[in-house]
Amino acid sequence: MINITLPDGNVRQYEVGTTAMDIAKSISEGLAKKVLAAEINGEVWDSTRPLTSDCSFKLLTWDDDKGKNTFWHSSAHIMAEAVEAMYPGVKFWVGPPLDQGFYYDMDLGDQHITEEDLAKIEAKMNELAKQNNAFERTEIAKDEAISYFTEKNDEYKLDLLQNLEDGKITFYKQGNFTDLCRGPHIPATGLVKAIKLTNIAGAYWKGNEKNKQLTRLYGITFPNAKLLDEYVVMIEEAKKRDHRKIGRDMGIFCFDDDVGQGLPLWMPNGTIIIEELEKLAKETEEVAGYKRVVTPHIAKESMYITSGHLPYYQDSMFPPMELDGTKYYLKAMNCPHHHKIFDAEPRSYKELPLRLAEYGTCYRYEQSGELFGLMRVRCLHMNDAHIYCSKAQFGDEFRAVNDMYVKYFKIFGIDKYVMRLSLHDPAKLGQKYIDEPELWKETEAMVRNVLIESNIPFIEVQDEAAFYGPKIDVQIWSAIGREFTLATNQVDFAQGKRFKLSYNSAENKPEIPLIIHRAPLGTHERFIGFLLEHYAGKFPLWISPLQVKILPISDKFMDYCKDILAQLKSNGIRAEIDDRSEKIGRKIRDTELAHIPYMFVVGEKEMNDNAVSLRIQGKGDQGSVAVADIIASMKKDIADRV
RNA sequence: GCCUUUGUGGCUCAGUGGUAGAGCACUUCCUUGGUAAGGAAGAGAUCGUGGGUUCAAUUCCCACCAAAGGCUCCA
Repeated sequence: MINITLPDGNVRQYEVGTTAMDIAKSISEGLAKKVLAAEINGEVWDSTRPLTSDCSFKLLTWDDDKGKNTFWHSSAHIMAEAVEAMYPGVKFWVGPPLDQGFYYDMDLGDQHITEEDLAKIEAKMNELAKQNNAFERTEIAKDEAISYFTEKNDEYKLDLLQNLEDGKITFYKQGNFTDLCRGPHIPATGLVKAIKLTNIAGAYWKGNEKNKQLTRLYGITFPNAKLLDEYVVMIEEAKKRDHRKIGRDMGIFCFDDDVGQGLPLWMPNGTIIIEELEKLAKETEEVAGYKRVVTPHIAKESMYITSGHLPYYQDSMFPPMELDGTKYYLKAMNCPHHHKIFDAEPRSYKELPLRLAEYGTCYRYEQSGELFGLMRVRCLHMNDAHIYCSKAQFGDEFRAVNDMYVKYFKIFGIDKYVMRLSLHDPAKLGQKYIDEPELWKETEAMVRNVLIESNIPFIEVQDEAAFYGPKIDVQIWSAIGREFTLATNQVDFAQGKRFKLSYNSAENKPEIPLIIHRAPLGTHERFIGFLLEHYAGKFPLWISPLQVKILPISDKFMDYCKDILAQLKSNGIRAEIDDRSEKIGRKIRDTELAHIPYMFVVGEKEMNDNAVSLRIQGKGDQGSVAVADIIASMKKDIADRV
């Protein structure tokens, strides 16, 4: 007998060789039907695998992430079985589960799968699922596995086998499909009731662009059809939030072939948002002791040799233009220009920390396939600043920058983000990173300490640092689930030295300043792209391109409306009159759909009372309000940015 | 950059080897109506660009341009 510890802490005795499924059945048949896998001593196992020693035990169903992962991983095997049946000779690489669904990478040789074929593969998968074939696990010796795949001429699985230890190799078989797989799997294919293959894509073998490109099929499956329907609705909702769609509908930005890829044109409504953001940044930075500067968009090659951008960053810069034998580059960053301002006059320790701020325009030659709406562009406006400080001042300065992030995020109600401490990879010193191993260690520790002392939750990631130092990135996700860095706070221990920057210390000795690069509002492009999705186009009053639409009941009240409009404008409120000869219901509908925060409905009653009937976006009719009162209340909300 | 897909009026989308259609938006007229779509008429597209095949191409082929999804999540 073996002792099995249940999740509630109870210990029960079972025969050696009992399976998780047996235990589930002993509890209830209904439960057993839902079991996808089991967690044995913290490890996910097939529910049909015999238990041979004392262990802790938990059943996994669709409600557990680990259960879902098992379900999707097994679904990848069903997809592979379908593809193998339809495309003989196909070779498979790996087929892992994702946060939402799964994929399988495969080499189809000369064969081709198009989107039209996906439905056929889905049909085949449904057929295989209905057969309710069991997933059978076999342990297999490495030699045997190698000869099996050598015979199949499958270089991909042989490659995987190279890194596996003998004695830990397992095959899984369902129906006619056998795969090298660690498992675990769901009991049988019949649990998969709803299948959707979502897309087909190329993916480099092992993620290396020098390798062969494999075909990757993505799909998602569910234990019932209703969940699939809900998933489809959710995807459609996410698409409605996509900043590319809302941005066009609201006249925020556009692209034009003659201007170029990744070069957004900011339309009047988008420009208002930009100006409100800059106003916020300038106010905040003024209070925080920043000084504003303005610098050119181009600079000579020599400056980028000094800065190190040319050796480390050239691929991301537009190629140079040559004038009278001198090369000029469009700036990809503002820092070198700011360093030159630091260096323009002798500096004393009394001037530090010196904080230079600019909403700088930068140009980056991103690969064409990486461009993505406003989130990834080639022309960007950065909420940039550089703080020159002593080592002693570094902690306070870095912390103050973090506080500024938090303040901004509160204004915008941003709560779904992850702070990421991005570290260098020692193996890439001298290539991707400046070759100063000691300084890397020292500054990484400094940044980590600031985060810990400030009690900010964060994750650490290797090989994501800037070439000149570690950084903290704020990671966010777009409506369709892509991850981006929204804001960044970077340490730079390298450029001070490279630019020979120095200040006179209290001991009257030259010292090299530490530099903090920071962009709490990121770039206009990415930040506004993010805000469009975050608010689904329904901007708060203060930043909304149009704040009030005045809706006359009929054009008899037009003069009164014009009077209100003039009052709003003289109070700095952005307003328009809907002067179309439409019914009020129509005007309201169109204004609601255009996401205008405030509507003033104006008829005879309002005109007589010197009032408006207030309607707030999404909240409906608010009743009659005196014009002077509503203007005062709006002005307060706009000033408070609520 | 690479793989797959797409490219028809401002937007969403039909359609065809014989030079195009709908809805919304737009313009004009009628309507002056009290909290999410009033009615009528009208204008608007050399079907992404360039080449090829053909008597004839928006439709078939090729190239280019642009867009979308993916190329990180290691059996």
